[in-house]
Amino acid sequence: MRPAPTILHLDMDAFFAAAEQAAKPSLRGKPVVVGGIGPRGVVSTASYEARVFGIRSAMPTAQARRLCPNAAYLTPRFTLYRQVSEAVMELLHALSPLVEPLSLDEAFVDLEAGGVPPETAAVRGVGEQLRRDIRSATGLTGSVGLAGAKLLAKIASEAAKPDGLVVIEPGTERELLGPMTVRTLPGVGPATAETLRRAGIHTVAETAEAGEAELVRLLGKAHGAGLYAMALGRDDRPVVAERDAKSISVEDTFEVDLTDRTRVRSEVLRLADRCVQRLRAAGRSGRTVVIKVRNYDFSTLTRSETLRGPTDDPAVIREAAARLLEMVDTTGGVRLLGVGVSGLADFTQEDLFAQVATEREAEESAKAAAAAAAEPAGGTEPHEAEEERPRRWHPGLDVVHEEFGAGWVQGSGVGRVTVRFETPWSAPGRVRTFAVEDPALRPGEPLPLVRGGPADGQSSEPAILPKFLSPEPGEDTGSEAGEEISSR
DNA sequence: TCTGGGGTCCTAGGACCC
DNA sequence: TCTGGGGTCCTAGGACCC
Repeated sequence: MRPAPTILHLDMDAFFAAAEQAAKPSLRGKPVVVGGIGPRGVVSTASYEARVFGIRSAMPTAQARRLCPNAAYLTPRFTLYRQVSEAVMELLHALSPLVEPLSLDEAFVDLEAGGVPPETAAVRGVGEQLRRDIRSATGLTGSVGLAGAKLLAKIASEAAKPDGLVVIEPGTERELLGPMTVRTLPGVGPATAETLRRAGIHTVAETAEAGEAELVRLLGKAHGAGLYAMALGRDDRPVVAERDAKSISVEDTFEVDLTDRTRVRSEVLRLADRCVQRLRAAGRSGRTVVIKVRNYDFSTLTRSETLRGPTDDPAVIREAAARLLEMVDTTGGVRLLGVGVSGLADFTQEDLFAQVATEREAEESAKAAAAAAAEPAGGTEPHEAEEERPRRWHPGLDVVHEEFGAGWVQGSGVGRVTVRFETPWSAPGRVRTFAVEDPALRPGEPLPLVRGGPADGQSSEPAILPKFLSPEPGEDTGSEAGEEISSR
């Protein structure tokens, strides 16, 4: 615990949903839900307008639809979120060399390491300026917490939401934490909270009173001791600049459980290839291959195999994954499959011959996998067909129309797709409906939220600007965003 | 029409080695 | 002929976080 509140925690407000509202003027001030759109999707982020209806992160999207049928339900656009995140992280790095990102929208900053004077007035000024800079660079708001420890800085930013800043003065932390529910503490999820509840422990103060020995008995050594320290407000965890990833994995939940063993096998090979792509993109190789299988009843198991040395060879990783699958009974039906690699090492140049050989194999096996995948229900398709047009016009995705310019998919179904033509810097736009195979309609790129802002770096001006930037009087703009025209 | 996807860390048992 | 005590690696599972 530092004597001055020099640890800053930044948390962007309803990040994905806010980015969508900034990108889509017609959605500002309206309930927006970003997440999985399919029958098994869950909510990633709900806008504050949607939270009024009780919609929360991690809630099944189907349940959210029941709570608020008129919200806009959008598929995530990670390309955009990454762009915005980079712009924000850049602002943080200007404050200090010690920046620890926790996710795309959250980070700790050690202001002391950045040379900010260790006084409340100074750190508050830095925090407020940061919030202004974020708004002008990205068009979005973020909340800032400042305290003498990570635990408290995070609690402070939570208290500051939305669009605020809170400083916790060192010395006041125990008084502040005491009455809070134990769920406030990091590492206390549903299971730990239940264990503590059965022991009569509900608040942070009661956790501290229980004593370290009792907590260790209930929760185990590491968890118990860690929790005891947190409950006392003792938290000396340093801010550490981004570390290398320790594992890379990909997984898919299927809209309908897979029962055909051949299909299960081909999906595992596909996932292995995707995993290798990510591994190679990161310039890493890995030694332990793991597969994950979630059954029809949600029971989940993993099987892993450690190789003699690290590899990024697609053939080796596919073979390992296929071998591991042989150990698993999938006759009841498979809901999810995953492939991951851990024991990561920085890629080392292996002998050229082996590399060329494996690259050729990878290409061949990718083709074989595509061919093997039996007529998928919105699953894999041969690469050639994939290039031409997206499999589905998911709500929220960017499109460009030859005549009408840049817009986004509002809904689709029964052979039609509805597009709203507007951009982040236009007035709310109007809606048009096309046949899904209309050749004038193409997938588009995310547009920067702020014209000429830092996130605008790589993106050029859109080739075609929307022709209709505002609704004409009496025109119907009432069609709800994200609505499916079909009868789902 | 319940329950995503990408991660991290911890625990515990068995193998293996000294 | 009643059998120790570490340390490390591997595997599997579980809790938790965003």
